[in-house]
Amino acid sequence: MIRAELTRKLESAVGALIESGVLPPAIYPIEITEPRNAQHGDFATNFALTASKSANLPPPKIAEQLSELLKSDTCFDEVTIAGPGFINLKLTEAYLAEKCNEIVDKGESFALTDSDHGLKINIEFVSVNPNGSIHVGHGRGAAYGDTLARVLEAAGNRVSREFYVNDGVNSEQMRLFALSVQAKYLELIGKPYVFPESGYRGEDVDIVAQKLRDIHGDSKAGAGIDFFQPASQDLMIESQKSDLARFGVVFDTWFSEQSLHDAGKVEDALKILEDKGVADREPYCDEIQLDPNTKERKVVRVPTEPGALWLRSTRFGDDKDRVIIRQDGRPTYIASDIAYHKDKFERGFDHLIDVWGADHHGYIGRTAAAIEAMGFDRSRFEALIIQIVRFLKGGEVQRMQKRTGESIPLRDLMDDVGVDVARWFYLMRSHETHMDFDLDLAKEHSEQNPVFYVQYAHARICSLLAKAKEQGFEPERLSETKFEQPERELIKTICDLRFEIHRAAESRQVHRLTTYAVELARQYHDFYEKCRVISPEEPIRTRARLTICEATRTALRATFSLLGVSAPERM
RNA sequence: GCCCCCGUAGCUCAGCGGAUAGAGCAACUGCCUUCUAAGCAGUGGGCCACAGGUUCGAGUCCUGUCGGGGGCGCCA
Repeated sequence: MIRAELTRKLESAVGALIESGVLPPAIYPIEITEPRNAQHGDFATNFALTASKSANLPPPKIAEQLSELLKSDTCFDEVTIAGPGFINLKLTEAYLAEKCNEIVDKGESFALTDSDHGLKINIEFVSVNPNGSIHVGHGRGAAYGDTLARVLEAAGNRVSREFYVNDGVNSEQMRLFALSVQAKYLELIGKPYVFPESGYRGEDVDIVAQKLRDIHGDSKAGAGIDFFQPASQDLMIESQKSDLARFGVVFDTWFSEQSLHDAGKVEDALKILEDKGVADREPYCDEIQLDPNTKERKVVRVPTEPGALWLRSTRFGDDKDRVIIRQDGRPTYIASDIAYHKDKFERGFDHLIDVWGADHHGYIGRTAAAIEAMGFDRSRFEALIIQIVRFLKGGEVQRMQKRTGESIPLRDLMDDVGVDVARWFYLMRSHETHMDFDLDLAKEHSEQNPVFYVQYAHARICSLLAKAKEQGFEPERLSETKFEQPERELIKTICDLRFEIHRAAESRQVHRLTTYAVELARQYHDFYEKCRVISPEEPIRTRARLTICEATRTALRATFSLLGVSAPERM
């Protein structure tokens, strides 16, 4: 909120300089930065340096003119020129006090932006096949997608969270899973069974089979795949839903892949592609190859077996053409994906975000190509890749293989370290970097997790405000106050939340908010040590500092709710 | 071979093209008769992988090299 106001003030000052002929008319980028050294002031701008070239004036000259204008603004205590042409800005106490009051008045919503002008965004994430539990490898995408959705909402967009269920009846994986469940079920009721070759091992199959027996007794002894496939799928989806809900992730839509086939939407989409001439059954595949000598990219035509329907995605920037319908007539996953994205656009979303695991990065090109081939603007589609998390147990990398049952369920992690620690851990690092998660260390040191550091600041404030109330002190509006440095820094950081949310939303880097939260907590702890809050002999100061505490608590709560972690009042 | 990600303190990692590169953990030294010590203050620890380039200015952008991780099916 402060930064936005400062930007406006600078813009109008620059406008005035252009008006008076000091600066030639041009588009000048305005940037507000924070000096590393607090002695330089509260904020700074490098405007004189960046504008120097296009204005054809030396930076100090511009800085001088601009600072003269800014000095007339009552919100600045000091405007100084430093170094090669930075303008350092120091805010008045009254201005900071007013900002702090605003936050206490508005409550947690102070950081939110109205959604009137935002986009309607669909964000699809997790989308784990219904043949196993959500495991710790999926946790990152779940935490990331959910928090990104919250952050985008806070930044003023309308966001719909979607889980795409790969429930196609032709899915080989689902068929094998169902056969495994069937075998396990027959074993449980003491009937002869054959466990499918390379079938699914692991507790998911056991649990599902057990549940089916609990529900149906042995009445399904003679049932076939037609029963076991949908039945085990439904149970698995319910289990995924409840694990995710416990993790704080609730979807608006669970979208069934099969529903696209049933409604004929896959056929429709393919017909459109054929009509547009971007899909055909000619027996060739175009590929882009790199000439080893000239380093030039060229299209190479490779003959193929006839019969398949090809998407000519190479024309839209993909590496090679892709099969949509196999020789045997069965559609590939690309077919339903095309229909699915078309359906999302037709549901009225301005922007589509797909959150995918790193193993899917190769699909960005073909999906974007397919979307463009369908006639949609590819810039409205965005695939975000979450890098791999490696889990270490006893110093060894844990494999996450559903079929062998080697994976660690997310619910086990929640049992071991709790939802707050788990979510925080996933969210504290950029989604595009690799992470190693040592499970032994996480259990041992879970009380040293940064999330506790931040939550502790919140609990401290709650306790302090309660104690003050007992003694008859409540926060009230700040008026003329002399701030000490820790108070100043704290208020500025609180006011930064709105800005941080927008930056996180625009860059999709939601981990910035965990960094922000740690910084806010650090400053509160610093303030707590240096500025005694409750002192009965100084009632005015006591109330003022309580107001700062209240504003801090507000900012912490707002941040916690974006990250999906709890705000404990006691620790 | 091609594609994606990473390389910053002993470890795990933050770091918006700006001023003296940070945090947590680990190590060491202090601080509870006053608001929660899950805290605070301090010490040690860095050729920001390397080499070029762009820029008034590069840990940050571009190119290349080296090293690490992952991915490249008419599987989903």
